[in-house]
Amino acid sequence: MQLDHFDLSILRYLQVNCRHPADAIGVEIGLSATAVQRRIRRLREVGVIQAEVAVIAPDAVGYPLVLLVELVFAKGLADTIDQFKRQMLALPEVQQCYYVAGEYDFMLVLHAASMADYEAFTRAVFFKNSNIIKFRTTVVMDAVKRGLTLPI
Amino acid sequence: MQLDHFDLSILRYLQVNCRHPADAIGVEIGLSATAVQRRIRRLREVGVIQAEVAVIAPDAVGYPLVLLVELVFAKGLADTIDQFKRQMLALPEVQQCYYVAGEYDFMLVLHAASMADYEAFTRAVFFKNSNIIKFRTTVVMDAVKRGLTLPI
DNA sequence: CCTGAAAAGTAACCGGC
DNA sequence: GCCGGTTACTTTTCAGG
Repeated sequence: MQLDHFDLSILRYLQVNCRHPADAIGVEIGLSATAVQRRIRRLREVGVIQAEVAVIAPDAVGYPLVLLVELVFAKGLADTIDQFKRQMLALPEVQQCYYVAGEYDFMLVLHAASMADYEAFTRAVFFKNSNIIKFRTTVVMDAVKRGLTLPI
Repeated sequence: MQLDHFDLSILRYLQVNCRHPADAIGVEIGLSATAVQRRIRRLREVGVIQAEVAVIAPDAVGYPLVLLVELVFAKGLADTIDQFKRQMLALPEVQQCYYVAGEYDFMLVLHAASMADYEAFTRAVFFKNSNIIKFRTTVVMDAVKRGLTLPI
């Protein structure tokens, strides 16, 4: 799907605040409210807008710890990789999961209530998986920026 | 602020879909639509809900490349760290920025239109900063999971 | 693009714990 | 007095012309 500069302008508003009213966007970019709404609906249908979500403060709900994990897998096992991806998608502790090229194979961003909880997680997920050769955990001191905003 | 189980239930819905109607949430958790909305408003005011945003498909808007960057800073310069944090907040290419404890000092998740663009970015931001001793870039092959959903 | 209709969200008031 | 419920009102969104 081809996006024109109107679509991009609309997305620029919505990626910061998806409750920004369509008519307000309209006056700012020079389009009627209906036109803006039609475009938003199409962007949703086509999947350019993947979701509209509330960003929650992690400490407010008891998940103050942020951890970064680098994982190394045993090579030559395509199935295990796919299986692990599915597992990561299903686990709520895992906020983000990147399959990468380089020294390690996966990078995870995850939240935990406490170090003890995280340790239990590593036992249940990492140690149990014999295809994981090693993993390295890094503790986040300050989540300076935590968003999904693109430079459009 | 203390959250009861109603608040947590509401957040559970909104962190997946912030357009989920209040009355629909109401019937599912056993509360009137108004009560739900009042709670949502308070959650917004207090900052438990930090933002409500649209998640945009990066490739659809011309940012298919995801890069992870680990940065090492020269030690003993608190000011430079703060200054760098502010810079990261301002740069749209930087989706996420974590100040970490361990071998390196920062971990960044960033999006780029092309490798050439990313190279230009490293010149403008990393090489120009003399406090950065070294940095390591990892290319993401598959952004398996990319969200901000907490395990509440 | 404009209009009216439907739906969602907002605000003010009432009642019970 | 604090919350939840009901009602009336406003804003936003949706559908036909």
